[in-house]
Amino acid sequence: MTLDTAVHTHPDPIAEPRQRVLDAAELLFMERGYNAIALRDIADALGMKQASLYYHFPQGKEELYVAVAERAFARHYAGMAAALSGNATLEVRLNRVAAWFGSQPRMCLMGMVHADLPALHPEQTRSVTQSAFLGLFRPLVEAFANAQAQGEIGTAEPNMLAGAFLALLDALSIGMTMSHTPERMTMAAELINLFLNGARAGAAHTREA
Amino acid sequence: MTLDTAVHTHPDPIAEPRQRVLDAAELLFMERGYNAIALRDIADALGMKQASLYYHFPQGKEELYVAVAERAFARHYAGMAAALSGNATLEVRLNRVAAWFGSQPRMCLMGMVHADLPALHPEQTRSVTQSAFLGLFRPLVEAFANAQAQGEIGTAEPNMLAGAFLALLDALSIGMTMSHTPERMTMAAELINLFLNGARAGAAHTREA
DNA sequence: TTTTGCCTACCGAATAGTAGGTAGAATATG
DNA sequence: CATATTCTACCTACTATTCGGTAGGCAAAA
Repeated sequence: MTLDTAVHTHPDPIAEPRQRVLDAAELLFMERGYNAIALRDIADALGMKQASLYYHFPQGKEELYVAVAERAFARHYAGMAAALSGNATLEVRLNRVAAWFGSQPRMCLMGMVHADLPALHPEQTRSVTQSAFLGLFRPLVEAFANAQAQGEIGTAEPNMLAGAFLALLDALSIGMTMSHTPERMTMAAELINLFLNGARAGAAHTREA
Repeated sequence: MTLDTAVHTHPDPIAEPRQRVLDAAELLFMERGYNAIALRDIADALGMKQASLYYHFPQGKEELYVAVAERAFARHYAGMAAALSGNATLEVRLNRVAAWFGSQPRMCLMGMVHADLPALHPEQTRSVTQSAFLGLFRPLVEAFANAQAQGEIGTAEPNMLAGAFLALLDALSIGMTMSHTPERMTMAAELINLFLNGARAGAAHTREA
């Protein structure tokens, strides 16, 4: 049962080593942040020497980090588009987004923006910020704007809705690592329920506007 | 109008130097994270030499960071209690919490938990985590539990509500540094409105549960 | 005369980054 | 087919810098 039914563009049986480096670097960078990870940590995780990383990323640590971030956001660009597409209700599509996030390496977007991006050179900061905007923020903004146009949600600023939702996804990721009691998608569904219906939903005296 | 109505514990006309060190360290640590700040940066901000910091904090960087975090959370313990006290509606009290946060040095709780705490020794991690729990998390949990008991909000898990609200405060803080368009308290009020009433509030087809 | 609050001067470890070598696979050449 | 060459993907060994941390001195205040 040969599994080389793949296309002629070689499916990388050994996986392109550059991607292997990116994989290891992504795990570490996203887990502890840019400043907490030494190139040696990444090299160790790969079973190679720190200097060898400069073969794949001659510009060094910052280039590697930017490549990691940009690849991750490119993945999210596709994953978010898939999750948010279709005719399903916004609630269903937001749950798909949460599921997509759960399938990806943990990323703390707030921490990244707050601590990692300022450590890069300004142009790299702008580049990564732009990729994050395209991959994560804008898809949500457009989904919310569409949901508003179809009367599915109220008239709140879509940018704010997207930022709030991404913050809740961060909280979900952190909450899962700290208190490991609840199932992840259960927690996600409750957060999305909170996001859509608010904390007042089901309150005794309904002060609904 | 002398404002030294303060207690007999001297109001520190020159400010105890230890507090000055903590002030400078807090600004830097909270702005860029534990790993991004060198003791030299803090010393420079104070106009002193790096080695001199060891006079005030003989155990070094980690002790300084823990002292900074614990003092900040102690302040929040008082500030949150004040903001959440009284008979006002939950909405008013949550807005007071947001105002209180705005009056304090910017802190990215998500980034702190995600990147800074794991860099400390386990016991220090536990100690700071406990202070954060007492100063930020528990007051919110209790406020939400009370609001539930009085039928002001629905029956969602108070822990989740507190985590979600703290995440939204983080998002507010980060959103203000990135897009400086809106007024802070305006933004805060809209986020709290979202938190309480949900994105569906005011939607055309009300699918309220 | 002791304490406070800083200083200078140093140390070892770790860091990002550089220079140059090399085994083996792939590719071109006779 | 055999041989020469290039390319890939690392390696060892090194440098300069920065880091957290230590030791001891010193001036002014208490």
